[in-house]
Amino acid sequence: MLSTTTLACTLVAVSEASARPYHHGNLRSALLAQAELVVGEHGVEALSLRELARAVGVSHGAPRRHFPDKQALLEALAVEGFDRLTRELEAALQEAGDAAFAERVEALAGAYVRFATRQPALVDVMFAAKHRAPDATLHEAAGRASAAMQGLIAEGLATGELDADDPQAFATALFAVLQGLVSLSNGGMLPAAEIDATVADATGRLLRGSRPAA
Amino acid sequence: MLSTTTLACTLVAVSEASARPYHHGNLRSALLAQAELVVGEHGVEALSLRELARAVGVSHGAPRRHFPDKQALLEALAVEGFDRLTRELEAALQEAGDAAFAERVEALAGAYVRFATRQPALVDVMFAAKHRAPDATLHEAAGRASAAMQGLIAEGLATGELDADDPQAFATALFAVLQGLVSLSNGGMLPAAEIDATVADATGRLLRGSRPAA
DNA sequence: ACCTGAACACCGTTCAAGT
DNA sequence: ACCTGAACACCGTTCAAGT
Repeated sequence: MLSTTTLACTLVAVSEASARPYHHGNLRSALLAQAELVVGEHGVEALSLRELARAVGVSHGAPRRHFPDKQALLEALAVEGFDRLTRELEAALQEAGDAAFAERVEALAGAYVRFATRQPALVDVMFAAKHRAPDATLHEAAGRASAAMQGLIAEGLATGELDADDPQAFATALFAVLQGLVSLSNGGMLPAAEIDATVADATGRLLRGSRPAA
Repeated sequence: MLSTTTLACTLVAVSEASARPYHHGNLRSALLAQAELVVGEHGVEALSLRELARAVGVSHGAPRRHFPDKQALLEALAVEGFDRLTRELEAALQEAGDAAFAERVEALAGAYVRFATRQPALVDVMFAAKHRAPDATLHEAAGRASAAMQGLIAEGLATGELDADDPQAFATALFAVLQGLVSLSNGGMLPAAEIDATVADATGRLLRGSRPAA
């Protein structure tokens, strides 16, 4: 069938979805891509290594070369999630330009909540993975995502729109509301149509309650 | 305090660990008790119907008479969780007596966060179950728990300490911060020692940002 | 009414063996 | 270096059959 195996290999990485690309080729990224698809569509609990291997056209033992076990694959997925989140947060802040501090906070908040409500299962994987494994690359990926928020807090302090008493406390409270609203929305306790308005309202309360007393 | 039915159940639960109570006996509550134990100790993902049956001294097919499938057992567990939460919230409010509104809010907040951080896996089950099944008894149990919070909001409105503009929005924001702080804590992103102070700080910001403008 | 036990179709993980 | 395929010890669910 395949006489020019070497040529096939180089094409593999590009045309993952096509006919018979595997057996070797970039199995690792093919598995990750398929895993993200399954998780996004049916949730983490529906993910099966054997089905993944099948979908990608490889024997069930093959994934082991790239991911020692299921948990390792989930961690790799989590890293990808954090990287994508970081990009979306930074893009949102860039788009907000040099608007007022409150508007920039809301832009960041909206971007986070949009990301998390559109891919709830991925966010589950991201935080569940953080929970159990002290993986270095995962921790760094999460750190890059939170850096966007830390930077914004620094802005608020610089412009005096934030109480300088305990800036970290504001960051924590803000992230907590967002994460909580995501939980409510993904749990069906908050209508999807109301999420944007609710995010704006909640961050508003937090900002009002965090202004310097003077 | 204890109704007669509750008493009966407690007695069954006590003799569970002894010699040969099953084959008939209260298999349903024995399974639930054991499930709660396993979930609390090793998480939901470690729960196996077969192991549960084994632990309780019954064949693996037996649970089926009481719970059509695994999901049904988890829902029953969730109902128990909501009932217990309701009791703890009401107890906390009672203990706070007729203290100032802010203090009563903090008492409720503290009780919720304590419950959720002490039994993270149970809370997972509670909200995951709400997520997928439109089960009536589960929905009612969750409703009873949220009634405590709704009542408190009504108090704040009555005493004029809360902006009457949109009381539901305050309730949502409050519950969201709490749920978010629980996520952070359970995810290892917030040191357990700091949780109480952080809850007080965050609810404080929310209250300050929710007072009538006048 | 309640429980047993075989059966079915799945898992994740391991490991010799192939190329 | 990367992959296969048999093997092992588990699952959840179904269903005839027992008491």
